[in-house]
Amino acid sequence: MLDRRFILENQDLIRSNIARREMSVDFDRFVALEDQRRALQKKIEDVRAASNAIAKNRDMSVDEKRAQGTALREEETKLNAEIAPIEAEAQQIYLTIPNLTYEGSPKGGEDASAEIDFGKAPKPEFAFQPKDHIELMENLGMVNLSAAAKVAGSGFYFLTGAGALLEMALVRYGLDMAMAEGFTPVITPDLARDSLMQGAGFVPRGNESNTYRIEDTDLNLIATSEITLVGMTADEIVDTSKLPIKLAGMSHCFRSERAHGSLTRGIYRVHQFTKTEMVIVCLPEEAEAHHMKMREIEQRVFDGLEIPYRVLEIATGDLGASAYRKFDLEAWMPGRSGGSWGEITSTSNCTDFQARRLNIRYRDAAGKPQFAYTLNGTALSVCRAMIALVENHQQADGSIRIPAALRPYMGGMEFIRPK
RNA sequence: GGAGGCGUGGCCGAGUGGUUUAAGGCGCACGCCUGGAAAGCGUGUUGGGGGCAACCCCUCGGAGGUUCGAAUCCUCUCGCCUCCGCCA
Repeated sequence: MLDRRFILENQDLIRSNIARREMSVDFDRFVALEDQRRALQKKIEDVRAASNAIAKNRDMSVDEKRAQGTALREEETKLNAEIAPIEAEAQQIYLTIPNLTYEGSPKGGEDASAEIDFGKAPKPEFAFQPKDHIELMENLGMVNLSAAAKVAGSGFYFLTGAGALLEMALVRYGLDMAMAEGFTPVITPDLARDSLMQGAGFVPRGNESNTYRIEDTDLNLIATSEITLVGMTADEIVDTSKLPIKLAGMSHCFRSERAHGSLTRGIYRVHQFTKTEMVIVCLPEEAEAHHMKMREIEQRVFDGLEIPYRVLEIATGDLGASAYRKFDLEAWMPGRSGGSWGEITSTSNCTDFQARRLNIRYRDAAGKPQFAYTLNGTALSVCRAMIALVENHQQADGSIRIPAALRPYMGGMEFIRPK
């Protein structure tokens, strides 16, 4: 979230920013509620001051104190009842006010995102009709979707044989890339509290929720380890000498959104997948450089896998509420009819928006606590990487070529072949 | 799962209803001292909100409650520790 005071002092900016992001927020209502809230708050504070003065007064008899104090307390109770609903409604709107937006981000919706770079690998040219990842992987005994449907329903999968090995290889390969840039590997809890889900910017309940909640608890299956990694420093004033904090979290990610349409077939949109996510907590002035660095790491990961991709600078209308600026990598997926781009990574600069919600601070040169900046980026998301890998490196005989950079992680294997 | 204990500022720690305006220490900042430093001495230092300011309000894990008045009493809740039970 943004600073309340900043919002009220920059109403035009906030309004145009909401418009730029193509969002609908009842901002006028928020401003009106805040005016009311602040007026009432002032009254409450005055009443408090009066009753504190009485309680501390040593010259007044207890009977006198009791008489005057009781009256003031009743007034305070009344005012509190008045302010509560105003506060609640204002808070609800407050949580929907999005982060500011990078000036250079293209304006518009999803289609307006700008292609700004491409990977080193060219799109593959096949002398045969390329297959999609489902057919390839099923033929090679790498995946079993029907058995998973029986066990857990649509949206789940078994990775088997070389498929299982490939997941582990990809995880370790991606992790090593992040570690080479100073990220600390982290195994995180796969569950997190409601409060943390909300703080990290994921709605744990309600119609828009894309997360799973554990019944009779305040726990949720995490949608990304970003949630738990930023949660590690929540409510802390981090020793400034410890910044930047650079973590690479490996976890299962759980998302309840339903797949639909041919583009989401197979293991493209699933309810559970494995992902290594980079998270950085840093000083404001360093955030931009870290963001560029994470994008570079993501590109290096996929260049190493010899997978063709494009880099998108995400348009304002397609930014999540927390993101100030965001880049996606989209891999070429030739198994889709005619081939098309599919999202494989995403890296966002959340500025201090997420840190304010989570109360992550550091001390500036003057010793004053300030909100840190947080950033996140996908090191490697297994299912998506796997789709891109098998579809781009498929051979005429249905085998899959393992790119050289991944072979050490696959026990030296050069091809995945049918048994 | 059962029994007991404990959560106080960046850190340690005193504090069982009213000068607590949260003692004391560490750390940190500034000053004195010094050729420079260390030590020593002095001053400042929880965090958040409001106000031009004086100053005011909130903040002792969290949420409620009792009271003229709560770190202190009550209820619920979260976390940590010890012992027992169960368990890969």
